[in-house]
Amino acid sequence: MTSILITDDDPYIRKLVSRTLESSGYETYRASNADEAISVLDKSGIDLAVVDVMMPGTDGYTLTKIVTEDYGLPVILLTAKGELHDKEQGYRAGTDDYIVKPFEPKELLFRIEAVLRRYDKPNVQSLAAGELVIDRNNYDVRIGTSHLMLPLKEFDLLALLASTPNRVLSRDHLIEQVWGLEFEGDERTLNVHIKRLRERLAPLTHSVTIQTVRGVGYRLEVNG
Amino acid sequence: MTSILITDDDPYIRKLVSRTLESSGYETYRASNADEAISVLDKSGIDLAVVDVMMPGTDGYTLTKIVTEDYGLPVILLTAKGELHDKEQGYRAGTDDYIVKPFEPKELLFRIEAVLRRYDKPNVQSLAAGELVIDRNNYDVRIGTSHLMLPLKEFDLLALLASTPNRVLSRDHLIEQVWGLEFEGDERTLNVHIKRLRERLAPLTHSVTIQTVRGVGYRLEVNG
DNA sequence: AAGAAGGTGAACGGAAGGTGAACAAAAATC
DNA sequence: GATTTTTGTTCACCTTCCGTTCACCTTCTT
Repeated sequence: MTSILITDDDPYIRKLVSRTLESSGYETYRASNADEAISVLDKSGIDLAVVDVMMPGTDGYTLTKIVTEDYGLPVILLTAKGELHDKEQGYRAGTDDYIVKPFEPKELLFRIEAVLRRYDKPNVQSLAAGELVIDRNNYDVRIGTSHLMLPLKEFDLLALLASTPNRVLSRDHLIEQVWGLEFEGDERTLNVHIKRLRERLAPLTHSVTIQTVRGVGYRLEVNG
Repeated sequence: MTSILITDDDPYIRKLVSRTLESSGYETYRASNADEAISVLDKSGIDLAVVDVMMPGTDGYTLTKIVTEDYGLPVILLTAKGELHDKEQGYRAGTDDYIVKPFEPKELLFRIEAVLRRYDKPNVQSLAAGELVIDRNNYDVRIGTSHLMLPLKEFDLLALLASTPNRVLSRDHLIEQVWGLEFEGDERTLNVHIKRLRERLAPLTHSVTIQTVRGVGYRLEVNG
């Protein structure tokens, strides 16, 4: 299990990043400032740190220096909107990559993956649920020997459901994870995607099905 | 044992760097100019070169080009204090990293480690993906018995895709790796190069194709 | 039986990518 | 140094496909 430390004074960002990473199979730790970050680094087996530049107290550059030099860990820096100067400073401090806010959660995932690969930390983000094998890196689903290429939303949805097989996930939770907190569209949209997923899974397997739990949400059922 | 070549006309710097590296377990060679550097490169099994920009005679950029292109080795460039122009030139010459004088010895060590790690995989001079055999040193692509001469960008792109076959690379990642961080051009440029690559690959093989993953990026698919 | 929750098929709109051609820049050739 | 050729980028237009919505249907619950 790959562990990632998120250091940002903004609790909203902490939450957002943390959720994104966890739903992709990473273990996350959070810190709101450099001191907290260091105490987490001392205790836990962190593999990579995501660090915000602007923080009260010790700033992100300084923390980056500490993380890279004293702990030998890769760092991804979060910088405010398009300040070239910041980028330079960041790199000078030994950052492995940076990402400019506001950013797509997906983008962050890619960068993390790329950096980990560079560091030779094996990072196979694949998860299995019964016959299903879901490869998050490649957006690929395998059932037995056959591959399934799914549209993005359907893939995200399936991956989410498969991350906790045989367990109900509420409609709200699913929508929030796949569409984001700000989704204001028709809630029926979820139904349609579920329906399409069922259509795709049905011909390939009968041991993995999506069950409706009325008034609550959906559950990926795996029969052994 | 990893061997590092230090090229700088300033004997003080040579000594400083050399000591730092040796005390960290590297074997070091020294050269005071480009000609010396080349003769060392020819004789010894150097793994990485640290090169100063400002040198009498052949300058650091030119030497960097020689080292990367003819010897296929990573280079870390030493530049004088904060000249942005220098950095650009350095990167354009194929540097893997640069460091601004004056620098912390630790900083240099970290960069060297990072670069060497990074070179673990791509440094395999010829890299195979299915029928494809890509020779990074000669910019040559072989498919079965036939050779392919590709324009630089197309080659870079293909080599990058082939370095992780059957794995999706995001559009951003591809652009960043092939064009560099500062690329601000039309993102559609990538499409065109992908298209041209496909046109070239199609008549030669059917077992290696470039797949589009909508909303994400591209993947070099190898069918066995 | 009625209302609520979910299922379903079709259709629309738009985003993402594909493509051909024009243009610009760089390299090679003469 | 002028030319031709190759390479890289941009643009306009086209195609495909995905995500969403909507209207209507079915199932479940009480």
